[in-house]
Amino acid sequence: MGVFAANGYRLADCQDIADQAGVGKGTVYRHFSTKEALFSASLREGMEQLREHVETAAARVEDPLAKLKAAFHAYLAFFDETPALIELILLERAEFRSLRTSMYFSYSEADRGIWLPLLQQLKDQGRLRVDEPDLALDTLGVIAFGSAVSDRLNADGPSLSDRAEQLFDIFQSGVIRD
Amino acid sequence: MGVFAANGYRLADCQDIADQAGVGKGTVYRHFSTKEALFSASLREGMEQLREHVETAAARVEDPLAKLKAAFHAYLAFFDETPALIELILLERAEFRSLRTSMYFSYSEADRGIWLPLLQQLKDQGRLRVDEPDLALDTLGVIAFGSAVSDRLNADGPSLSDRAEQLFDIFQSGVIRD
Amino acid sequence: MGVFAANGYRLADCQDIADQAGVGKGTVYRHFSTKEALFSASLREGMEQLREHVETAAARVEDPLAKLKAAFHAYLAFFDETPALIELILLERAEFRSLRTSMYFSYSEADRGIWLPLLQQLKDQGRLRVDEPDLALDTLGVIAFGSAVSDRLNADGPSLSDRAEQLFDIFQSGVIRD
Amino acid sequence: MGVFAANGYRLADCQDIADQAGVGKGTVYRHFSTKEALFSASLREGMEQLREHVETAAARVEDPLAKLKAAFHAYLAFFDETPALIELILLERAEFRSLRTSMYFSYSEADRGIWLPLLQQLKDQGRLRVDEPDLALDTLGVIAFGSAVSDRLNADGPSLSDRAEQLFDIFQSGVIRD
DNA sequence: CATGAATGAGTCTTCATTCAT
DNA sequence: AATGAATGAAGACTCATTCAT
Repeated sequence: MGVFAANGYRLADCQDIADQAGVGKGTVYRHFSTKEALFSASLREGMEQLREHVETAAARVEDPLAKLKAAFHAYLAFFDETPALIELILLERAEFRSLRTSMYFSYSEADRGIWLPLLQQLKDQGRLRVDEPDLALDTLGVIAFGSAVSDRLNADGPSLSDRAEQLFDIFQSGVIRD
Repeated sequence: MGVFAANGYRLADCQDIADQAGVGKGTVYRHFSTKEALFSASLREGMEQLREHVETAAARVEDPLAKLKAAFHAYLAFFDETPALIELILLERAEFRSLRTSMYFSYSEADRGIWLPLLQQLKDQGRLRVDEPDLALDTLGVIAFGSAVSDRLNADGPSLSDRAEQLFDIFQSGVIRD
Repeated sequence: MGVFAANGYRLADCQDIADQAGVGKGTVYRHFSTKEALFSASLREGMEQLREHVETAAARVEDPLAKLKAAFHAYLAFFDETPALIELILLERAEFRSLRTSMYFSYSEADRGIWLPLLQQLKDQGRLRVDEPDLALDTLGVIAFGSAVSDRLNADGPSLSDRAEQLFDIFQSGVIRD
Repeated sequence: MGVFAANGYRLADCQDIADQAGVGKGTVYRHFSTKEALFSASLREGMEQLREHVETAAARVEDPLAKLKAAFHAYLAFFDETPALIELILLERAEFRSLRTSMYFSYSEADRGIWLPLLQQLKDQGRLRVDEPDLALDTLGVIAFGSAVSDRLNADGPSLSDRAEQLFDIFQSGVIRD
């Protein structure tokens, strides 16, 4: 029952969801009181997997910049394999407009505590060109998230992983010489 | 009838749309055979406005880098004033999943012919640090689009225009010293 | 659309109701926001008809006792022809248990103002054997209502109208000699 | 499992019924093949209790009129304490419309054999003012049943027992002098 | 041409009943 | 025997679309 994030999900009939899960419709409602609740659970599970995937990858290296890079690569690789999560994130906005803040951004905000210190370290080491670590982190986040969304909207593009190297390079050094 | 992109729109009741436009429901169907057709028209109109807004801004400056920067600023400023367009772009994906490619990316692709030459110029002038102008352009696009989407998902953030300067600075020079 | 009380109604499918009325399901919902609202409207309409039927009959005679008797006869005759109303009254209790007070009794209460004065008159004329006109009225009400309900629960009984004469006779003079 | 008539019952969830009885849902179905069967059993049990209560009370006195009066009082007192039974009687009509005849009237019919002889006795003793003992009995039944139902539909009324005396008085002697 | 009342396919959700443990 | 998780038929309600006026 925990594999909903795996399939496309979309604006699916509850019947379809049940069929997909190989259970009766009533059984779905035994676990989730509402279609929305089930959706939220799927989205949350996806976010948890993403978080774990990224943090695991980052844990393997020491240097702050290398850590960020590893996290960035892992993030894009995750969405290569689980494009459904991006769909869920977009669906949440489309269907539950009323929600104050998207779950994706709740998670992003919560994870600042992990990544911001890395940029602070870089700053302390005099390696940061820009003044505000906050902004640098946001920009990396925007590049990562924007890439993942773009990838979904544009079926023909190259895989996210293939572009990760070059995206991070531009994040690191910019496009203009000097 | 041409102002649909102006309001929040979302997945509105056809009745609401008609009321909003101050006409009868039947009249809407005289102009658009389908709710989807009406939606597409709204989205297309929004994209045209965005394109014009950005190109007008870029036309005012000469230097290729300055042109890109002006375009970037104009793009974000546009979405500050017309957040509905981002919603439409996301809704298209959410509701019309079956569509091969999103209208946003059709426009992006079509506009490459305008922006890519600028990067090529920069490269020819030896000002480009990265080898592939294509990739540089894509990255700028991802930063711009990612920012606009993020801004929608995260109600509390600063305005897009306020961040445009710093985002472009990082795009230009990166976050790391040397 | 005003004839719902005419048919059996029961715990009908909304589809059945629509079919019965010869309209589409959506049309029903155009007039009544809820199945419950439609039910209430039917019940209310039935009560209004009952009231009018009874008051019209009573208006034709002058003597207070004759008036009461005419009303009693009219009441039972009405339910002979519109047994559906009793069903609605019972259904209201069965289905909308939570409701504070049944519509039937709201109407009864409201109509006290019409009938009680008749009993008071009888009392003033020294024709009333019992002390409390209130109680006499309630008893007549209970006989009338009880007969109508019993008639519904017991399909084989004689028609209400056929028994009206004798019921009122007992109400008037009791069963015991002296 | 025999106490269903005791609680409010209404159209309860089978889950609720099982919980209320302190057993598993499956166990309920071991005893009653159907929710309807269980409902019928509850109703029947209630009717048996009512019958016993009334007959016990009547057995204590000898005179036919006193016997009827005792039975009448007992009947109303029973419903003061067990209003749930009236609900069940009404629910049977509301929910199982198809049933030929209500259980309440099957019992009433069966009990005629007990009460009718009393009225016949009164008639034989020359104490009955009306000609048909049958009708007199029916009228008493209607007053009793009508009172009990009215009491349910009209939460604010006085208790049934409090009115029993006066109701029987009117049944006995009528409201009009001479 | 413009309208909006009518339509009915499509969906979420409930709950009596079953049956593997 | 007892349980309660699983089932899926049934039903209230929505809303894009049509068409008579």
